Amino acid sequence: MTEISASSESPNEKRSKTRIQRENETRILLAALEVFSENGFRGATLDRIAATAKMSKPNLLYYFKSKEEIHVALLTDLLDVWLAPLREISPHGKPADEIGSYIRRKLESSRQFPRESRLFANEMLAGAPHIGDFLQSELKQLVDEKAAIFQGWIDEGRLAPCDPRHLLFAIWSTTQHYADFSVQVRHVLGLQQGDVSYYEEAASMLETLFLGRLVPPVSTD
Amino acid sequence: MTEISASSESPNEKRSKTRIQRENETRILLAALEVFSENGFRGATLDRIAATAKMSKPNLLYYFKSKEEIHVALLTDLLDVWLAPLREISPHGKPADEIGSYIRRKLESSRQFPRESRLFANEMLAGAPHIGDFLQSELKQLVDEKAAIFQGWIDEGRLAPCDPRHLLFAIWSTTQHYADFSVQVRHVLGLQQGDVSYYEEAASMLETLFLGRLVPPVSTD
DNA sequence: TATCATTTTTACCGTTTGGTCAAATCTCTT
DNA sequence: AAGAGATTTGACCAAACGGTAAAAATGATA
Repeated sequence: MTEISASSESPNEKRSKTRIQRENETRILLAALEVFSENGFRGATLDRIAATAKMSKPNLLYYFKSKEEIHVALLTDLLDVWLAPLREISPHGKPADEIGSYIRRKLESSRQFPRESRLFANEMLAGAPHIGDFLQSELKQLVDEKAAIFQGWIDEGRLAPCDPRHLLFAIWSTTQHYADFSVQVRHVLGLQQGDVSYYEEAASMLETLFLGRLVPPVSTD
Repeated sequence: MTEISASSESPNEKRSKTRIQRENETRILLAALEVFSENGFRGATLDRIAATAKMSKPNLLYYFKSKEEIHVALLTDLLDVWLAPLREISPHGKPADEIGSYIRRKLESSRQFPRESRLFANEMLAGAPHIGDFLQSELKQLVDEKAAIFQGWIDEGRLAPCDPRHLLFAIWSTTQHYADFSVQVRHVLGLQQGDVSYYEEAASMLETLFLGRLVPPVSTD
């Protein structure tokens, strides 16, 4: 299984890209995102991607030389998007502000890029065959770094004692849920296909959960 | 796309099952769970399922007459498991107790049935083509019912004001995350392949999150 | 407008896929 | 031990799969 590393495009390793090249690569990547995010790597087919991109299969393979290369290109783009909100967490802000805005950024990311989120989720479910290295190195390193910030706050009594990394898991899961499980969310809420109005309720809920007190402080209740 | 309804088994619609029939159906379902949960419906192949079940493909198709029938059989079994913990929530307990034990049940379910959880997640990511009806009817109804209990607690001031259905989403996502994204969890925590020791930390985190106060009550901080 | 590189298409290849069929084998009952 | 029913297998099929080769069409440039 090929992992992500330095990637090179198909036509003409060096020379700068044509207008047509840029346009078509974008079209392909967009179509591939649609198909991969719904069916995963194995479940996706070049025929479907080509059809979605309104392009013949050989023509598609003129721009990307294999199914895997398209997938890798998508994941590579994705990983930056995925890390960006996390990088912004600063040790200098107030815990509630930093955590609150991180949650808002992640939730906004789910609303804006639901297919990217599902692409990532599919890769996880399949056992992360293409991005295992990324998880172990880049992501782990960044998580360790940010976890240390949280730990600092805990030591100062500004954050409840908890495992910082699991706090991040909780933020990731709750925010990504609205992209990955949007079908379920909509069905349970009785909403239509394209309706994403629940994102405001979600933001409110997550603020209450992570920053407020969900169950009132100790009482005789 | 075939939705789940009254399902009938392949050999002999009526007559009671042979020992061999029971054994082989179990083997097939177990193998199919393995394969479907990793690759989704479209990504799974009968050949892989047959190989995993150590059985020839035609033999497999003697027990289930199509790929879809196996998938439906798995999902049908799954939905009961999925609903069970939710049904147990009672209006008579204390909010913290009910929510706390629901979280523990869900987390335990993730630990015991990670593949079932991933099977469900795959179905969601694909747009729930097989269980759309279930989500809209059975699940929605049960959620509405339990949400009413939560709302009652909120009205009595025993639970922070929040949308009860989104509270359920938060519980589902955080608990299922440990099954669906276990690869990521392990990589970030630096654990080995089969290591599931993080479940205790997870339980502790989720208790703090849902029942405790994560960020200390209003302060000048 | 002639030229050359880029882009697209047509026709195809070998493999994998979901599934069928009839014959062979096994198991259980008598 | 024989017969009937249940189970298993090997040979096969059409369609879908990822991918290739070469010719045809198009675009940019001089």
